[in-house]
Amino acid sequence: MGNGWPRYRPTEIFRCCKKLPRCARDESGWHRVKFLAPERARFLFNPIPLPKGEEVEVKEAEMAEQHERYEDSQLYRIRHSAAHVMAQAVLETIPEAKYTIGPPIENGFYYDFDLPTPLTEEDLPQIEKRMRQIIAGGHDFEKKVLSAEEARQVFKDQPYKLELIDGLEQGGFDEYGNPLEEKPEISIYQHDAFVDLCRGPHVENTRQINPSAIKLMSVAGAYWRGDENNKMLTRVYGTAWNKPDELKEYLRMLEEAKKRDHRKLGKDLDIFVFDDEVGPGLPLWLPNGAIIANELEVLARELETEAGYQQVLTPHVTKEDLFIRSGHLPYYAESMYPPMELEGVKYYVKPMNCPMHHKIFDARPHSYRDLPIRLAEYGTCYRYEKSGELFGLMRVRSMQMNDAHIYCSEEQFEDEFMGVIDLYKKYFDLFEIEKYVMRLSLYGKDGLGKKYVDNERLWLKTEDMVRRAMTNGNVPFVEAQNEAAFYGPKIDVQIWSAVGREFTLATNQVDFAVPERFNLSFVNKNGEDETPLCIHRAPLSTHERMIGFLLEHYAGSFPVWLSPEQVRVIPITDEQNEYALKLEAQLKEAGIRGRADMGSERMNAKIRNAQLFKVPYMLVVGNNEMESGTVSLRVRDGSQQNDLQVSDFIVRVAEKVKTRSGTL
RNA sequence: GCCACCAUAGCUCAGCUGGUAGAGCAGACGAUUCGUAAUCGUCAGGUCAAGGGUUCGAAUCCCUUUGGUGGCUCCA
Repeated sequence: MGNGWPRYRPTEIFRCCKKLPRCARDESGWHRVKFLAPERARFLFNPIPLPKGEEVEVKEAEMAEQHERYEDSQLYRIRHSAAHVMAQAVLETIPEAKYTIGPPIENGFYYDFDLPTPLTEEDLPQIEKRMRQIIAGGHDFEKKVLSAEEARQVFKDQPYKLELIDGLEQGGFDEYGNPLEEKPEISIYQHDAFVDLCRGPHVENTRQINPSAIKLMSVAGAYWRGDENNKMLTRVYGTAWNKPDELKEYLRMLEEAKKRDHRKLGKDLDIFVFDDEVGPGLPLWLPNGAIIANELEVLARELETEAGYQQVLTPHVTKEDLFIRSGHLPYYAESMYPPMELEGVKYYVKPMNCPMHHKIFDARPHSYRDLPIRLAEYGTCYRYEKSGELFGLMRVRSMQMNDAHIYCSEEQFEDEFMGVIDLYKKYFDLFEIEKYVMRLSLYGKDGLGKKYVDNERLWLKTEDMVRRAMTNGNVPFVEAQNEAAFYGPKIDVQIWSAVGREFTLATNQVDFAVPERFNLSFVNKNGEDETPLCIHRAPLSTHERMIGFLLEHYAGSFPVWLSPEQVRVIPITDEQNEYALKLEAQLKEAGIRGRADMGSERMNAKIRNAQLFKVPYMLVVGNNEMESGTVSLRVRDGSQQNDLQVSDFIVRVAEKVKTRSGTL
């Protein structure tokens, strides 16, 4: 403790961390914590930062308690019960429907159906109306514990329920097909004419659901048991709250989130566009976006040079043989663009930079004295993401990575690995990212030889090295089974944008496999050849995802150093045009991005435009300023400062830029 | 990739049950010269995503394709 990492209460992690492994996920979409060893059960999550000096060690039991608390809440029961009521309404509408599962989730609930005919969102108001009638009926929820045989009788026409009963009876599996530790009892809940296989809990009577605090949100497809090899079911999402006001507030928040959506802001602020003729998932960076990307790159180069990295450059296209050797083709082929053939040789566009970096490492012999060698490249990679997975800038097919590979000996591993984690922290401090979770992604036994390099001994060894490094460094993390890279375990950083959107940003991966496949070696102290370890890392992720995140994080109001336009000069009448142009030139001279607004609108309109464009500083100049050689500064936050010397203003901006300050 | 939905001017959207396109903002031009979030006027802008079909007639109905949205799966 006391190592510089912030300490936080772990109150809401379960509610937000969808990305934890499914085996840890319970019915509510929350996550059990029992898979965490107590000494590792420390989260970096935190709606509420603790007062200075106070330190908290979160115990497994404590977190389980947090978890229980929600499950026992009345709201949880309301949502769970609303799901049943909805299922009843849907089954009345479509009697042939087969029903599957319908748990409460964050903000609401859903129910999955296997329907003979598609359901659309136009059907929702009708179902909602029927739900309100059922609620008004004042039906009691009654629980009954049954034997497996009795349950099969009740659900004899419901194949999905029968499958669930089988799982429960064997005591092996829950409704998601995940292993259970104890053999659960089999119970049903009934209200009105609707009976469901369910462990509860529910409200006592349908009247306890406020009919004005529920709303059906959307229809979506979802695979049975979350497995894409299974049938696609129809999922109806709903939201439910204690009171109508809470529902209203929730809907308002969704509206707010839309305004912060990076796709909208990217359009409004001229950051990037997608063009159908260019292709899906292939963003075009407009000049404003390119400025942000360049600033990030300058930042990364600075920190990386300081940390002893060397820059390298590699081609976009490479012969097939290289990717066969690297293992990308055996393990990663479906994420790669198909090959192009030239003079009888196949070439691939690179999905990652590592094979080329390995070749650079191998281009010269190395002594242990050279290590660690840290090769960095801001290289553009291409991955063939499935069409339905593309999402704005967050998930694209062409991406510029903040990539580097560190080659080191086993003894150096811990220092190097933790050096990368320290780099994360620098970035998070700089961007004021407070809410994140480090996730140690481990291999899965079933994937050996398919998804993962087939060497279990090395997996276990490497995973342990990472675990030890994180524990020694006192960095909180959670573990996720079956989510590693094909060549080794990794630490991914889970973050949440201001919109509440969750995704993986930084990554730090250990590679115990590929250096060997490339015959990489260095001469150790004993004069023997030794294979180095390789750490793949991308603290800033990709330009695309990082900028997408930052757009939402800052709601488009970037700190000065990242703002595409830092200053706008606004002459009040065109009498001051010349003065405004002179100011523009002075700003340019000082390396500040700014321009004078020479349009014919009135000053008020110009201010409004600059404000909507989220320019941090406006310099309003009229006759007074022109005569005294000063400016009137209007800051993006609405504050104002008159009679400011131009030189003072320039010093202020330069200082903000130099320190990459988050304040204006 | 899968399920559902959507696609009208640069942007945001209107166009009822089929009769062959409309507004605001942005843009251009002109007028206005104004003290901290929208000055006025004029003009120009669209093979209604693409292709096929039904029809005397399609932005509107049907099919296919492309792109997007909400999810599922996957992921930096």
